[in-house]
Amino acid sequence: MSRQPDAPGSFDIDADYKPLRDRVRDELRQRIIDDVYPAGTRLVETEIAAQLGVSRLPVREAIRALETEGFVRTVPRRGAVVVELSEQDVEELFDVREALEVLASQQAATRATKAELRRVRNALARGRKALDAGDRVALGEANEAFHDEILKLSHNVLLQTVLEPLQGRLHWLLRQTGDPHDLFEEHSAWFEAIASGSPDLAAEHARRHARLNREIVRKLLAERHQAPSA
Amino acid sequence: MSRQPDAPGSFDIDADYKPLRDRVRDELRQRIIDDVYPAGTRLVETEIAAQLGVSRLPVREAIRALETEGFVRTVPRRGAVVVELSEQDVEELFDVREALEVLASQQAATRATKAELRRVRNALARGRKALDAGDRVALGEANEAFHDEILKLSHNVLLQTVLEPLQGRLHWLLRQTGDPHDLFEEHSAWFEAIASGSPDLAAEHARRHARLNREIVRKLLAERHQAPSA
DNA sequence: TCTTAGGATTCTGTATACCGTATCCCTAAT
DNA sequence: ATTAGGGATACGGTATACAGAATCCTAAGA
Repeated sequence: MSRQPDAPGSFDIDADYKPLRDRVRDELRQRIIDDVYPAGTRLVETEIAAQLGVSRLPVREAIRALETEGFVRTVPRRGAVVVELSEQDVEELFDVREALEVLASQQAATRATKAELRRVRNALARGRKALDAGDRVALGEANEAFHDEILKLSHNVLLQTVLEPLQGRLHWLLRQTGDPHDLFEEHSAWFEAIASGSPDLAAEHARRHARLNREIVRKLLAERHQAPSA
Repeated sequence: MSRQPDAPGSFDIDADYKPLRDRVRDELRQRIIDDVYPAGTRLVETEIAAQLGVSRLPVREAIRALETEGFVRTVPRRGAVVVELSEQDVEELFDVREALEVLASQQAATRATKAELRRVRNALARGRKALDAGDRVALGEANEAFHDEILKLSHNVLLQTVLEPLQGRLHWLLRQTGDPHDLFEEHSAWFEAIASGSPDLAAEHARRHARLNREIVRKLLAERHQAPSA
């Protein structure tokens, strides 16, 4: 009698239950990524609580979570502010990303199953289609999804939990810097290296891809600095 | 009258202020590491709150923090439980640790200043002294401190924030597995590699050290499994 | 006019009380 | 012995209150 007591086959007692704090966190994260809350925005607990129709508590917990994810910085007694990624932050992000994606690739090369590889191939194809269709939003999402898939192939849970927040910030950054790039060839080659089963080859491609990506972002940031007029 | 209103030179408005949630988190983390709360222990909010003389709120936030640090796992609506590190958890911990410490070493080799190197040398000496004195607790702490110092040498803030919680769990694990090992020669060689300024050499030593450490822990865990009688 | 000292305001940090509901545990009936 | 109740417990969340820090505004003074 929790819900739908008459639904015959519904034995989903509450499988998709998600604490309010998590839903609030997801919502706030999305707003940051979508630039609804640009860098520098103060996140005032009472405001957000009122706006989302919840109490302060879930909002506080959500903000704490976003803090550990690196999206906001909180000064004790002053509250949370959406961070501005400095040049150094970006470099560090790429440093760590590279190191961890290399590891993920190596492990993926030896651990991925045929079925998983097939799934990633599909994700690649989606990106290809988005590119052909000129759908930039879908392309960006496909690129992000590809990285997530690679991560899963590693079968390393810790790696995923550590890297995911970093990816989140990277994607955030990439969206700020403009058009998603055509990474199809790049991703494709990288993927094949993993599929080949050679950890060394996979590592090499991961590293190359990470560095290429870094160069792209560096260039975009440099342009943005020269022309700060939006 | 915040504190010592009569102290003449005390213009430290409140520099060392720490929110209650952080102090509760530190306390709980310490209890977990010290095995006051062994794996499997339920952390009941009201109990801890009453015991520490605070309200449930800071306790909740502390538990959330420990969750992201990987010390406890919370099942929605059932509360937090101190985790038991599985064999796979341990392997993953070492995987990620190795990748990140290699990066830290490389960056440390090119970025560490003379003064910093001197400080680390002192930390090493402390470990040496603890070893000679047979002070196992101090030896363990010195080993932990050494890793922290290397991390700082990298001048990579993100690397530190990502790796620190992992180190925490690792140290927790090491304390569970028994005597701290004599890593003086190991650490010393590793340090000199960094001090030499060669990223490649530093990376090589970091990798070697990580793998050696992993082997030690593997062996200890294997022994523990064969003789589960404490 | 610029500076500065108050003073009002805002917001965080924390406490307290309370409700609904999921879970767990114990007991009693079959 | 198994199973169905039926509390007891504890989490998730709401509402409210309040002290103190931070900030902002304003008005008096140099």
